Amino acid sequence: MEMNVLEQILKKDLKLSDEMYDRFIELSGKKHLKKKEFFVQQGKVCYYLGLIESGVLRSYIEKGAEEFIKDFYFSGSLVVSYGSFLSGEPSIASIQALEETHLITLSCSAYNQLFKESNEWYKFGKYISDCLLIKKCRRESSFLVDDAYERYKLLLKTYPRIEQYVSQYYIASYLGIKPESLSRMRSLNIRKKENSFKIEDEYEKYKLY
Amino acid sequence: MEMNVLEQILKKDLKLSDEMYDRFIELSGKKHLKKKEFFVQQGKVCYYLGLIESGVLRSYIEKGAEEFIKDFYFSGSLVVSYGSFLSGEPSIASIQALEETHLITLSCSAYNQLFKESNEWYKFGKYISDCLLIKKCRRESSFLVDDAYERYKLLLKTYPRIEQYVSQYYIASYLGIKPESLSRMRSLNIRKKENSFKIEDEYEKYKLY
DNA sequence: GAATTATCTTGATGTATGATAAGATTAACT
DNA sequence: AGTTAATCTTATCATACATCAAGATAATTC
Repeated sequence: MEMNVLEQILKKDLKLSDEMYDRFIELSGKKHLKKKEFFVQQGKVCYYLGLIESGVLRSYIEKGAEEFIKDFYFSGSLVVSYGSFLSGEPSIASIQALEETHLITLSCSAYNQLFKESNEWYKFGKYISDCLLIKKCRRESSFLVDDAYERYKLLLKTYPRIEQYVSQYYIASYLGIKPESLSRMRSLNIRKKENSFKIEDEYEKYKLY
Repeated sequence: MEMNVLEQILKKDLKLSDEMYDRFIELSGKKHLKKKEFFVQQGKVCYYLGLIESGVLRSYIEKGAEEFIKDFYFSGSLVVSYGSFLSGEPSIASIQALEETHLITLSCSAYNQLFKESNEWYKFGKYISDCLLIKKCRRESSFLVDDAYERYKLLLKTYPRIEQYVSQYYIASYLGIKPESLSRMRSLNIRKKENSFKIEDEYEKYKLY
């Protein structure tokens, strides 16, 4: 059975009915972003939840003259500035397409409309939040226990082809270091001791939406 | 109207009925932890969600000989090793009482039972996940854009009296540095430039459950 | 309350990453 | 294709934090 990303989530993962899926389709929209276009800009409200059909995005915080990359988003992932989407407050981050990107979108008013129509939609709300949370928990552990090089290896393991889409400048920023340091690390890495033993990952089975 | 933490969440924040609140009470339990007792241990499954009535806890990851503190939990907070609680897999972290602690607990079987009884309980599930997520997002930003001293100031701002309950050793670990470095930072801090300009915080209004 | 243990401070030195700058490689533009 | 612009590498030096070690202070235990 051929399923798109959305069917996969709503029907297979959440076991929502065909009727609910259809209702979602009615309320949802599509968005197309060209390279460097914004899904949301820092300081503005994030009115949409996005599900990536194709493309790549990054979220980042601008502070002074610097950009700090919070996350990358690939095909099949959820993308949203969640705090802003929920609260209607300005987003603390920008989300920008790094490649031509196609999204299924759900506005926050449509999102809230769903909750009014059936409490079963909270299942979807919880799912969104759970997916985002799992992603953040991984990142927290990584910042806490790993050094920059281990974070780099984890990133490559999570997104094996990321370096095809994302410049080293952005990857360094995501890791919390400067691009020159990443370059240095990579050139020295082959000799590096590989004695880091892996933390059991209770999140392993969660998708990285 | 006098409300306990649980009533506050279920009735006021989530607007669940008195009947649902009563049902929650039926299914929930209480737990008492003495200082240094564990809420959950790394490698074991986290079978309970906790809501702190009084006390202080920490969660941490043990890696090799080192401990890395993920979080602190105070009165009114939710406490759980969420990935393990959801999945039934071993927890990647331990959660330990730092003071005598009293909790309201909900087992994962009770939690799932609630979902079976009414989809409205997913509102609660989403709430839990949202609270945890907001906390993680703050921490992510802090690791990404702030240096250790700024993270320290943020921690003190978030939990003004934390130093009364938590040793510097633990605070340093939470910040991702060594206690000696924290000590040094504190002794030098008064001279420090206070030019860090604040990121607009879209999460400001969320509680830190 | 003395002894023991935990916690905190301070100093000397090492290491990883930052800052700056120059050159090399690759991609984008006209 | 040739020019411009973006990206990556490498080198030197600066800084933040780590490591190791010794003492000082405070908390716990007997």
